[in-house]
Amino acid sequence: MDEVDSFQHRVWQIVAAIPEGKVATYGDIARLAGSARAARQVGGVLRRLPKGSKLPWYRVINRTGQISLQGDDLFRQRDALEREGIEVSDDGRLSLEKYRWQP
DNA sequence: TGAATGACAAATT
DNA sequence: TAATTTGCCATTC
Repeated sequence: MDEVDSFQHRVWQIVAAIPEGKVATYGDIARLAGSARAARQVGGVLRRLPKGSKLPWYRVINRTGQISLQGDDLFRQRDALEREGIEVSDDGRLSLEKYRWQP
């Protein structure tokens, strides 16, 4: 099914590299993974992530600086971010300029 | 093997 | 300026 060089595997590595207290956009990760236009697939990878995964998936947001998830997951992500010292508004928005991770 | 899907993003209207 | 529509592309059915 997959080689170690699969897109999914690269996404895992990149997401795992996001420092605490910082966030990255789907587009950024796609670009770092080698496919600048595959932002959507980044979300796809995180969506099928096992529940017990240690990957900081909550540090990934969309380009508007807002959480793309909905429902309970939205609140879970918001809490996880605030726990790292990131200020998130009630609707799941934060300051990209302030918290964006730039390697 | 082919069609459908989607945790986005940029271009149009 | 805000709301819709169209492209993108790896993965899933």
